[in-house]
Amino acid sequence: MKHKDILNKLRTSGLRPTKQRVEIAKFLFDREKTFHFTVESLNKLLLKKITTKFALATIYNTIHAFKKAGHLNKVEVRGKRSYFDTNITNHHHFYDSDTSELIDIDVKDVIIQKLPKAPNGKKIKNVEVFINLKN
Amino acid sequence: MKHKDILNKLRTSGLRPTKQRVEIAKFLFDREKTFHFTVESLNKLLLKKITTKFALATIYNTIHAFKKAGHLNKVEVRGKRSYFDTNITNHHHFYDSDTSELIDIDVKDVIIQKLPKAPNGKKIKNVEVFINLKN
DNA sequence: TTTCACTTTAGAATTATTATAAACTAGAAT
DNA sequence: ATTCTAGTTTATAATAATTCTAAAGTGAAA
Repeated sequence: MKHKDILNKLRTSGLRPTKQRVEIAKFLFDREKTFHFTVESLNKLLLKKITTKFALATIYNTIHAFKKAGHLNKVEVRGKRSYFDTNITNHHHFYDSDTSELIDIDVKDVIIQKLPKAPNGKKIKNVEVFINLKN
Repeated sequence: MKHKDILNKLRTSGLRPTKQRVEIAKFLFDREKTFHFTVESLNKLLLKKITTKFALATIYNTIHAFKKAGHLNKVEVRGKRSYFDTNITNHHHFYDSDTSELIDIDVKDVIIQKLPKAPNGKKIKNVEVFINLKN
């Protein structure tokens, strides 16, 4: 993803392309594979690049703005901190509690044959399958 | 569940039947249906009964002891606080984010036809299906 | 270039949970 | 029954993730 595309991505999302946002967007979206991170891990990774100064709150702000704009998925897992996922298609997860690692599962790899119907007045928004791993 | 049974349940779990534990155990397990709660909601409900004085820490301690003994399931949901579930059989959940309510789904009501295999060296511990609801 | 709404920032505030250390207590030993 | 002790409870402090706040900074429209 080129610099121009990043700027465009931000602008079309109604986000002013500030230095911080551009840096974070490049870091997150300029990659082949899907990327899972927590605010803490992202902060550490960004610190190594030092190109721009980031307050922790800015990372929170930016991540939430990206989330709101639909560029990130929030994945809440057992435990305290939230994970974010650059894969915004509908998908499922393996979770390895030993390493606290999330691994994407393509929707195609999970086929659900039977689901209960939603309680009265409610509809199903989405179905998340969470596969916990052990050794 | 009679008083004696509660005492027994505690003792066989290696938990000394203190006033607090007995009260909490009665409140949690002396009911027909499965019961979902957070530490906060449980605390509020117990406060209404005032029979015994409970420190918040005691509720945490007790709930964790019950969890450890296998009398409660911990269900971690999007958001901050953890839910506990008196249904300790394997099962799935509806989650209604409007009301922050969890609803049990029997394992029989979800049939999964296809699952990916676990990453190398890992095994599947369990599969949780989480159905998010909307109106 | 000026202006201003949107952003960033540092630090304080909040919230859920865990840790601590002193006071308490169930039940075994005397 | 009384004493003893390890397991518990308690109030409070500590921790950790996240959100809030208010002041300073900055894109970009005019």
